[in-house]
Amino acid sequence: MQYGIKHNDRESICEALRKDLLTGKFDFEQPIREQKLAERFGTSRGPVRDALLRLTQEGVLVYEPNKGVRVNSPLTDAERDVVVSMRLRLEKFCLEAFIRDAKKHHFLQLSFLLERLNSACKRASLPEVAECDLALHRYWVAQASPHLESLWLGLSVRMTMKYSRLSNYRQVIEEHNNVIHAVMEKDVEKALFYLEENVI
Amino acid sequence: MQYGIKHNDRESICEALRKDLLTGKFDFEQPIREQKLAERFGTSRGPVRDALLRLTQEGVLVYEPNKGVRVNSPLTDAERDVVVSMRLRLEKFCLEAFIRDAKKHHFLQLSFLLERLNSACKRASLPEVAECDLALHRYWVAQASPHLESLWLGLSVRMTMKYSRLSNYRQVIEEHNNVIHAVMEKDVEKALFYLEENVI
DNA sequence: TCGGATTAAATTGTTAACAATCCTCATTGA
DNA sequence: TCAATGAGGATTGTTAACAATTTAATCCGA
Repeated sequence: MQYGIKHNDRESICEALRKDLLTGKFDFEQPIREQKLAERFGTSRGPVRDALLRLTQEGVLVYEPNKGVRVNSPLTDAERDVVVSMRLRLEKFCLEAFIRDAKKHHFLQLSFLLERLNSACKRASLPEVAECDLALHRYWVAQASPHLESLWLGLSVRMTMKYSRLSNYRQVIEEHNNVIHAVMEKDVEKALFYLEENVI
Repeated sequence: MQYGIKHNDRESICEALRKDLLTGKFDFEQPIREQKLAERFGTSRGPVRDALLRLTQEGVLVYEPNKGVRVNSPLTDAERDVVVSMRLRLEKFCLEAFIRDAKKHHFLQLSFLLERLNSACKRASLPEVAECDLALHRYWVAQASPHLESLWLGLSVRMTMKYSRLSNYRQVIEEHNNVIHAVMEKDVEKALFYLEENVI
C-alpha cells in the first residue's frame, strides 16, 4: 500500500502540513490559523482542526485552549538524544523482524522506495528527500509492526525537525544503500550496524 | 497544576475514555459509536470525534475510514518489551532531571500524589489505582520535559493496557514508596534502580 | 434454498452557522 | 501621561443539518 493514497481530507491535510512543518515553512511561535488553512486546502475548518489536533499529539505543534496551535519549540540536545535512542530501539526491532519475515515483493517495494529517494537526492529537493527518507524507514516499521507505526512516526518527525542532516545528499544515498543491501542479503548484524549509523 | 482541571470538552472526554479503556470497559473488536458517546457526555459528536482521533493517535484505538474506531488489539510480548524499554529510557531521563531541579513544592506535590495512590489502593479500586499510578509518573515527566509528556503518555497507556500488574495493591504501594523516598533523598542511583523495578 | 442485486437504515465525513473566548485598540478619567 | 475600561473584531469551541459511505435487510430469480 502506498502512502500517497488519501482516504479523506483530514489524512491528506495532515500529511501535507507535516511535510511543510518538517521543511520549516512555518515560523516558530507564530500562531497557525484554522481559517487560513481551510481556504488553502479548500475545505471547512473541521478537517483542518482534526489535522492540527493530530500534529499536536505528535508533538510537532503545541496547543493552548482557546488560542489555537503554534509550532512547538525544538527539543533540547538532551531530549533529542533520548528520542534518538528510543527511535533506534524501536526501529532495530522492526528491521530485524522485517528481515526475518520479508517476502520477495517486500524487497521489490524497498528497491522502489530507495530509487525514489535516489531520484529526490539527484533533484536536490530537500522536502522530497525528507519525505522519501521517512517513507523508506516507515515501510519496514509498518510491515513489521503496524501497532508501533504511529509511535515511530511521532519520534521520527520530532527528531527530524530539530535539524536535518539530509542536506548532504551523497551521504544520504550512501547510508541507505548500505542498510538496504544488508537487508537484501538478510544480514541482520550488518543492517542494524548501518541503521545505527544512519539514525543520528 | 492538577490534571483534574478540564479546559474543554474534548480534553475531559479524552481523559474519561482513556480511563475506561485502561480498565477494560470496552470490548475488543466491537466498534465504538460516536452518537452513543455524545449522548453519554452530553455533547455533540464533534468533541467526541476529537477525543477518539486523539486516542487513535495514542494507539489505544484503531481507526478505519468510514467505519469508525474500535479498541486496538493488544501488543505482542515482543512489542511490549520494546515499549517498556522505551518508556524506561524516557522516564529515567525525566526522573534524573526532576531530582536535579526539583524545589520544595515539587516534593510536596509528590507526597500528595503518593498519598492519593495509597488511598486508592486501600479502597482497592482498580480504575483509581491505575489513574493515580499514571498521574504520579506523569508528574515528574511533565515537570522535567513537557516536550516529551505526550510521547510518554502514549507509551504508558499502551503498555498498561496489555495487562495490569496493579491488582497487587500492597506491592504497588511498596514500589512507589521506594522510588519516591529515593527521590526525596535526591539519590539518583537508587531512584532509577527502583523505577526499573516498578516499570515492567 | 441459495446467491446476487436493490433498497433502507445506520454510521461516519463535512459543512456552515452560532456561541464563547481572546485580543486589539480607542476612550476615559485621574 | 498613563492605567483601567470597554467596545469591536478576530479566533477558537460547539452544534445541528446535510452528504457520502457502509452495513443490514429485503426481494427476486434461478
